Amino acid sequence: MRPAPTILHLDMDAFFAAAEQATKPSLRGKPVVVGGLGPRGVVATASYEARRFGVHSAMPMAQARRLAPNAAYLVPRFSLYRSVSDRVMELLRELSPLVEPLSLDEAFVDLEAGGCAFDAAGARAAGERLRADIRAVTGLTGSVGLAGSKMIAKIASEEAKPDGLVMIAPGTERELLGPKSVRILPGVGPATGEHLRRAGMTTVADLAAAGEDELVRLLGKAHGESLYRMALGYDDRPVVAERDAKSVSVEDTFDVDLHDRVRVRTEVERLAERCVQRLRSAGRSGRTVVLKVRRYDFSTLTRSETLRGPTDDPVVVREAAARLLEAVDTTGGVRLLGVGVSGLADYTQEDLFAQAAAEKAPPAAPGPSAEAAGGLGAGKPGAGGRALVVASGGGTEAPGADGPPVGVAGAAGPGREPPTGAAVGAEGAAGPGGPGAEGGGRRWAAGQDVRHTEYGPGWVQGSGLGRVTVRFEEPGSPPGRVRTFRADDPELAPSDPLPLVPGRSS
DNA sequence: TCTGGGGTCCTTCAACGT
DNA sequence: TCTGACGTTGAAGGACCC
Repeated sequence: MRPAPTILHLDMDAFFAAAEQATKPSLRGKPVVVGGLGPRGVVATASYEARRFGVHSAMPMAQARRLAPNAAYLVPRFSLYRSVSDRVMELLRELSPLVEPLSLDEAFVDLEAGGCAFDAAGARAAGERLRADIRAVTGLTGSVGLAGSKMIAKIASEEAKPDGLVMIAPGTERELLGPKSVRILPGVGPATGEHLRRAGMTTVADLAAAGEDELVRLLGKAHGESLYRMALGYDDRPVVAERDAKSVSVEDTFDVDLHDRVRVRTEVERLAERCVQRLRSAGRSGRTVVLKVRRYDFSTLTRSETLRGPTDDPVVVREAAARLLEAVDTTGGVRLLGVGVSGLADYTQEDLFAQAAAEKAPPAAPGPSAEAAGGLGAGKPGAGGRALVVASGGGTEAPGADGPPVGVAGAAGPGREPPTGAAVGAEGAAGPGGPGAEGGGRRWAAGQDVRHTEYGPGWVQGSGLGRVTVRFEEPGSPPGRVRTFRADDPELAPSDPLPLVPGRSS
């Protein structure tokens, strides 16, 4: 047993909602719900005021609105949360070089590696200092858990919420965990919880008493063994600073189910393009393309295809996704579509092919093979090969004539698309229904930052019927007043989020 | 009253190579 | 040459997490 707690877990309190309240003074002390506002949206975060009405994350928005009809409902602004998160992570790194972010609002810190946890008092002091710094720099509160392991530190920060600090002395883990529900252990969700309950185990002490063999029999080797160790309070998972992503994916849930097969296909192609954009802006490529389809009855299926080598070519990914779609029955309607790429690498197969081709062959002749220059190996067997990169399964033929690529820029070389510019305003505001497809008048999303040439900075409180209502206030100001404009008022424009604490731009 | 989006890891099964 | 054992890889699905 270690003498002093060496792991710190930080969890920001109701992070998205708190950030919204900090930037919108009129919402402080009021119920705020952040999440998808469409008919199928769910709650991402509810402020503590909203939680009192029973609203919690992952709840359908429609249900939240019934429980808390007077709450403010806002769309998430990830660029704002990311900038706040970056500041918080900086503070954590001042504590120790070993910081493991779990999400925008949560992280583990290995205090031992930072040399600031020689004893319990030192660890507590570091935790309290961190909380004060976070408040000073961001205006937000975070809760801190201190313990000898990640699992216990996380449980401690949960107990510290909101705005507190809890330290668990090493050696006392088992008595702390024993009476608690199995659901507090990481990896025990609804399904495993129910499984265990049917076997007569509801508390952590029940798991410890059952023994390792019984848990392995019930849940399988990996899960059973790890759960048994956790039940004894034993968790030696290290804090890992850098983790490479293993997959990249994008998905959209549609406001109404898609029935038209052609529409389904164009949506899959759009998702493939978006996925590749994300892949490229991360500087990665991938070898396995995955198509995800959620049907009208919420049943979900995935189909995947592994290529001969990693790619970041939109044409290759798009065509693979389209092939996978061919094998899926969509009658009855499609609720969600997703395209992902896994088996990530830092290079692409095309790079190698292009390099080899450049070394030994003159440039492609004009004419039909202009298409090849556009990206595909244009049916020349043996040439390039990246047009037909199917490694197994699928019985796929060379693309040949069926799908001339549309306006494809060469994947290799300098012509890469830059990452999409910093998103302004409310990301995610435009639903899958067709961003940019608005006919007349602009679309404004609730919560979106705007600026008026006369009244200055504000945020969209609501919109509809060709009107948009804006509240003019900013982080340091008192609650502001509301004005309504025509939705296409030329004096009103989307703007970037303002810094949370005045004078501290991030 | 329904159930987002972006991930990770594990399990099972089948195919394949040695 | 046939057969079994075994490891690896890929595909699909499920559970879980924030």
